[in-house]
Amino acid sequence: MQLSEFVKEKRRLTGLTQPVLAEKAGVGLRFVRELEQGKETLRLDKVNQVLKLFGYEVGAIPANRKILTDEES
Amino acid sequence: MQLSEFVKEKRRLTGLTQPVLAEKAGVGLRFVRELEQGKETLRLDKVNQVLKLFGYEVGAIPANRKILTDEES
DNA sequence: TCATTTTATACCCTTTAGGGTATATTTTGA
DNA sequence: TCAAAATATACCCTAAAGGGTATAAAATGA
Repeated sequence: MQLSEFVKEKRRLTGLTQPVLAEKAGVGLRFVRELEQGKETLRLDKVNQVLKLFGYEVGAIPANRKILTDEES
Repeated sequence: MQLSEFVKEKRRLTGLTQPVLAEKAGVGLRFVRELEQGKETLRLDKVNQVLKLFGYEVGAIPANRKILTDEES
């Protein structure tokens, strides 16, 4: 799963809009949009600010591996 | 495990020097050093170029979760 | 259907990531 | 011990990340 899809899904599951997520994460609205659209040149720290809201963070995962569910983690 | 430690360990296990890793990954030497020193404002795509050499990529992992071994993945 | 909400696109602007390179420091092994 | 290799630090420079904002398009639901 792409980071972009992950964020989009988590955001929707929590019922947040992009502006609200941006505000809660302390990043710009522009950033949230680029993140959800799969831009690859994002800054790591900003991505982490967003993932942290969902209890996640950026890490190294084996290539082509699916994301972990909370139960598997 | 931090991304920085992960890269440093993988690099040493494969017997690469920083300059060689940088060259193989297609990033600058400066970048490899900042990555291994835990700089947080790195660009996602550059980190991915490095992780890809070891068969890994950047992904969302539950916070505080240890890295997966290849067997667990 | 149509107004409201949400998301996407486009622009300007400031800050800085990261490349290169030079120098200093540390590590390593002979 | 000490020369060679590896790593760390410091500098300049350019491209672009990302914030803000304005506008357009799309989605939602009453």
